[in-house]
Amino acid sequence: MARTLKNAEIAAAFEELATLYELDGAVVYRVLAYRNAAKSIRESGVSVADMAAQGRAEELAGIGRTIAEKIQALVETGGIPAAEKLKAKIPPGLVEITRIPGLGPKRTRRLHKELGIESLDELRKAAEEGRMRAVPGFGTKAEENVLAALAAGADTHGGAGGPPGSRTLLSHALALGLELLEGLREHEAALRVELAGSARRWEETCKDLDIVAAASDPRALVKAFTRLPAIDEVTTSGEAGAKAITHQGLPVDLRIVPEHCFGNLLQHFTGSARHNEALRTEAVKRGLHVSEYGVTDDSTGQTHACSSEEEVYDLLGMAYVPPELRENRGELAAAREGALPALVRIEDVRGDLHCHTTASDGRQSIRQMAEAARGRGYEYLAITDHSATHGFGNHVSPDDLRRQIERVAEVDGELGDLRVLAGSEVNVLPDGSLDYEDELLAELDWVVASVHTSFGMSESGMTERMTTAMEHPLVDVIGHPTGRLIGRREGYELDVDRLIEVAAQTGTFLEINANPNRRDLSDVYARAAVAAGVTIVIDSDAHGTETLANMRYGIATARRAWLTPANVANTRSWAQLCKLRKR
DNA sequence: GCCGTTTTCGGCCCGACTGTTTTCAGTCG
Repeated sequence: MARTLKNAEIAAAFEELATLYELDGAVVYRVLAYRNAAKSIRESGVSVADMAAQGRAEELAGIGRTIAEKIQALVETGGIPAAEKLKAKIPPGLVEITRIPGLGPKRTRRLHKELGIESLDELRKAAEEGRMRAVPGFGTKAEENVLAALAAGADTHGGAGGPPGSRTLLSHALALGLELLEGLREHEAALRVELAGSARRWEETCKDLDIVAAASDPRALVKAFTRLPAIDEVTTSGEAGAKAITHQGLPVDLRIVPEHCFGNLLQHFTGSARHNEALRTEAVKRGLHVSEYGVTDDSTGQTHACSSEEEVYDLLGMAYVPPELRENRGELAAAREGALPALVRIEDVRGDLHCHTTASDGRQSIRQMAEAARGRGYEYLAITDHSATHGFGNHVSPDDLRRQIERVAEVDGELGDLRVLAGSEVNVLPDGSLDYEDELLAELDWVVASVHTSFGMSESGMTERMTTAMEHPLVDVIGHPTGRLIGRREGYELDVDRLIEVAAQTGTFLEINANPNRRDLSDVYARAAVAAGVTIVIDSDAHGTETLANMRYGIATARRAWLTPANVANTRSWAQLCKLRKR
């Protein structure tokens, strides 16, 4: 075996298998079981391939004997026999056809059976020639929709909306969402307006924006919504809300309900779908039915409408679940048992330990960064410019760094109540050694070690490189440990389980880099790291005073990872934090 | 295919919308 399969790769194989079964006409619950398993695999904080090798895959939720065997086959042979058999039987074009809105597996199968359609091209021809309407369940409208979808699909390559299925980075979506909220809240008919969906759960990316509202005059609010400057095109609009697309191509869904059930609507549209599904399944067992309009009690037939989300969870016998936890990762059981963690908050952060100045590729001086940090109420700020090799802006030579240490001390003396720390973001060289001599590193208050070069190393090489860096006594924290850029670049080949294990052994902190493009470690890995006994540092990695505020994305990732203030080093005073580190 | 302090068999969330089939299946979120 050349390389251990990553969780994402195993998950993708089971997603594909689910779709193949679906097109083969399997019962929906079987398909659902494969999709659930894929999600469980993707979100596992430890290597599923390793678990399978140890015969422990069935410990994961949604994975029983059959799927565990298939995982084992995939890991050992590189393929799943059942999938190979189905692929031989089902034309690959059918999978693409199911991506057309309105054409699910059932209708795709019917087109295949009745007209022999096996590809998007054949589908287009059948629609153009008016042959689809001969199939029961299809009419002229279906033909129009197919042609419109195919035309739109051809247009979107590199277009405003991006290819179908593309997702927008949370920071962009949130900026837009807050602008829309502000516009709606200004309107006199607005009673309550909130952001819901994946943006409210602080996911890394969003497919669309969901806004929920209560209004004294719903029609007036809908009208105001469709006229907001950010809105380009209105798809549908009525008294219950509207669907629109912004100028950047991001779809927005506004839903309006009476104020007395606003809590039900907010809970419903905050999702996630999996959280709601599990919540409702559990409620049904207790004779309760949950929808966006209320909670219905079987025994009395009465529906309780809830003006707040707290009431919804209370009616179900649960503690309030913060939106960041609503992913069906164990939060329902914890809420029932009153065992939800007291999640870390932005107010808990007492210092930022990773930022840049004009000495390397930052935009502001030490003093400007320090004053901005003081303005945020921090007790300390570490200045961590890039090190000497492989330039990011100016190289910081060893002599430059000595002068930088002196300047930091000057600013520290002038700023009284803010402790300014001399640090560096030191490159980890391919052999795992660091970019400055130990003697110089020892003069620093704080050392972040990061990989910025030779991304293409093998998994074993990269893991060894990281391990060597963590074994260095002066390395406090590993910066952006996996190196991924959300939606743009996968992380490097790296055994993250091993990274976490060595971090725990050596007492090295692992960073949640709060840059919204990174959020690295991810929520899944950060949760696994803390479970293994690692302490996390949340850093902004700011390159200017304004991006110190990116801290909130790191906090969001930490909350999605179930982290409490105790799990995060920089919720402590500098003196307390120093007691935690290995040096 | 998974799962179980109401089940090892018989369940598996809820509602809106669409187009088309005069009563609803399929799709979507």
